[in-house]
Amino acid sequence: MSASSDYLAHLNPSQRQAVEHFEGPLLVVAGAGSGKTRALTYRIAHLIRQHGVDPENILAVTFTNKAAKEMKARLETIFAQVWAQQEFGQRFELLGEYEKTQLMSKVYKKITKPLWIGTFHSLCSRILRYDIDKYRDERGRSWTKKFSIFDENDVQGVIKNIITKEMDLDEKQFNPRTIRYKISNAKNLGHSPDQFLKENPGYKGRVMSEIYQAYQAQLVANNALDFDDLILLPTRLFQQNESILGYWHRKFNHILVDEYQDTNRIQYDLIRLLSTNGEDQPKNWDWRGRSTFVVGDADQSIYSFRMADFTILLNFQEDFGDRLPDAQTQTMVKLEENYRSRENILQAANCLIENNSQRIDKVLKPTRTGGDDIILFKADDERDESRFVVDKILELKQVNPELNFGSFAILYRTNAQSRPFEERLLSYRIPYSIVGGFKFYDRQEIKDAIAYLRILVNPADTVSLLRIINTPRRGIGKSTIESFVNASKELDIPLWEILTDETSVQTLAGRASKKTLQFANFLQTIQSQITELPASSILNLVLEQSGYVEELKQKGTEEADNRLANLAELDNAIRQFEAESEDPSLVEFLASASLSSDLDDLQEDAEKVSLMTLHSAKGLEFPVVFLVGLEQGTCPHARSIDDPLDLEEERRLCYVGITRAQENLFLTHARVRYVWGSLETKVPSQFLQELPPELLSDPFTGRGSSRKTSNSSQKNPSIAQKQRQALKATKSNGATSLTWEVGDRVIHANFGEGVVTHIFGTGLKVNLAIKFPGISPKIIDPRLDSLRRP
DNA sequence: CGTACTGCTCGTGAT
DNA sequence: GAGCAGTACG
Repeated sequence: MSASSDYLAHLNPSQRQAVEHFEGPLLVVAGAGSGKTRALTYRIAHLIRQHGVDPENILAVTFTNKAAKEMKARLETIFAQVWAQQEFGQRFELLGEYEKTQLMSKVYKKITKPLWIGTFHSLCSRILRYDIDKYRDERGRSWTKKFSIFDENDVQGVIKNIITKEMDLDEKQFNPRTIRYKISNAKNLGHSPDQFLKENPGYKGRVMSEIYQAYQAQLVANNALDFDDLILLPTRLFQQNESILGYWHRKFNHILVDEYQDTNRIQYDLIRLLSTNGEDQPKNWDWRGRSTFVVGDADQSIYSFRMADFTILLNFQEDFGDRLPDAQTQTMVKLEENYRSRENILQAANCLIENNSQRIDKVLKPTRTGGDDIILFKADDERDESRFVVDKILELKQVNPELNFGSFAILYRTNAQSRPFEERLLSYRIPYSIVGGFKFYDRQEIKDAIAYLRILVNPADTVSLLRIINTPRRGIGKSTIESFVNASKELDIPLWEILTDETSVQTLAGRASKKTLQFANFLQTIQSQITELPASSILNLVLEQSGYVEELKQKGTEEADNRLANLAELDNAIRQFEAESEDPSLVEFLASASLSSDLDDLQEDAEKVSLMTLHSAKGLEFPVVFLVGLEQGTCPHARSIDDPLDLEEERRLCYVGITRAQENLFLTHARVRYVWGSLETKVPSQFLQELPPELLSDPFTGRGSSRKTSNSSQKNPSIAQKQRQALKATKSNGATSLTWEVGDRVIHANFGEGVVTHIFGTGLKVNLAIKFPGISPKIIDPRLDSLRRP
């Protein structure tokens, strides 16, 4: 039996179709828990084994670094097994230690190392390390390969500085946070400052586009990029340089994108350019030996705040596909069988998501029947809620020996909700790990150390230089720094060039000039060694010679000891990076540090209770899930409650939470909760009323607990009830008796006049994709949204 | 020049 | 509750 038919045997027919697809485009609509990661991994293995594709010609985009790491690990397992059979005629486990090591290093060298697997951000930063110097922005400016990646804090700082210092604007009228958000959105749509001005006319728009302009100038001056640029620049570069695009297009014959529903415009443009070589006419596309394979689920689209746009997924058939109806298409596969959750959990999930109007009709089909009731717990307050959850964890673990602490996840809408759970877990001495919130790389001492490293690699990085110029204190004070900064602005050269010029320093600094020159000298000395010494040695040189460690040691406080421990942790991280990475340079370490998230080192086998937001939980699964804080204003979040489309995204978020559970699901809400220090009375989440009451039971009586809520909601009908009423109304006025056709003109109460571009489903269950002028296409259920003919 | 204190504002999600 | 700007004081 060949090993390849062996792995194909583990797939259902749809998964198999996805895995065996070779050339051309394919959309895989993959519901939660339908085995899409398996399909993606096996597809890569199949391309290499069956079609002889060279791993270096495969590009796979994952949503997190963790997913990338896991996919690589799975591929290594597959190939280790296959080659063990081929070369030794045995299962891998039965080989001797030496053979195992030899084989694994061969698998790494031949398979996972040459593969390009990672997030959009990490893959793009890799492309930029090759080609960024060939890029020119709209004003002809350029970057070097040593560019820094500014994190959100750096960016906020720069923008705030521009608003308050450079442009002397009122911070209240021009909120740095809001403007940062608008600039990010503009970049994700591919808009330059000039285009931004066109989109935002009037006084405010003009000022904001000036801020955007100034911000770009700062990035260029610092030889730095923000997160959005990491994707925007390669896309622009490909648009402006045919031969560079040609190179990457020819390199990446097979492109795979996971979580396609959460891609945004620029990411789509990038994938399209790489797939089509910038050729607009589908008839000119040459798919021989090439494929573009995307996997996603519109019902799990939860990143619209990052400009993700799931209509990109809905449009795949139009953009790349054969545009045939579902039954005949060769360019779409649906994975609807769910292998993760018990039947009743799936029923609840299906029932909830049906309340959304913007979706492709898709029902998760259970493969695992039965299961315990879903428990709905009404807590008095957040402390009562945390007590219930933690008690339940202990109880379940005791009753069921198969469960360990790692089997449990507590999921919430916002990071701020974690505290009561942390406190209680701590007091019960239960191990837990918390994802999100305050990251390792956000700590002050880590950011200081990173700033030192960044200035060594990229001397133009003035933001980093300013961070550490007087940290630890070395007598270079505010006014001295100010005169340096003014001079560098005046001459339009990086601050670093002033500091390394003895005459300039002596002229500008007076008393502090000796200290300044010492500082500049010490950095220059280390800088001359960065190509010779390993990154970890550079870090240690910097920490010792800057006096940073010395200062902390002298303080001797508990806090200082903590910081020293964190710096030791950073040293570990660098050493580990050196051991694992194919390019262990300092530049690469800095890039990986910028792009890391703490989800990346969440281990499933760590026997720790997981705490995280619903966003972070995407793609994960747990035997037991607690979905907490299900109250109006918390989940759905207060900022989304008034906008119907935002509310649908909140519902998808809740859906993502429910579908994480394999065996048991607990839903909790509190009667009152402290919000920003004051007590607020909370109303149960409307999503609770959208779940079938017969599936929910009370943790103590075991009986349906939601009867009361659904009765009392008669006067104040839930959204579901309202929609049922709306459905009746449209039926009686005969709107659904109309049959829809592509090209029909319609009038929608909110969006105005539009044209039907697609029809999803048949019979009563029909959704329409409608293009309204000036906005992205909408998927609309004609039974729920009132549509008129013109 | 550096630090400690006060008072003010702000508050979703994250690569 | 935290982070930040402004201010008073050593």
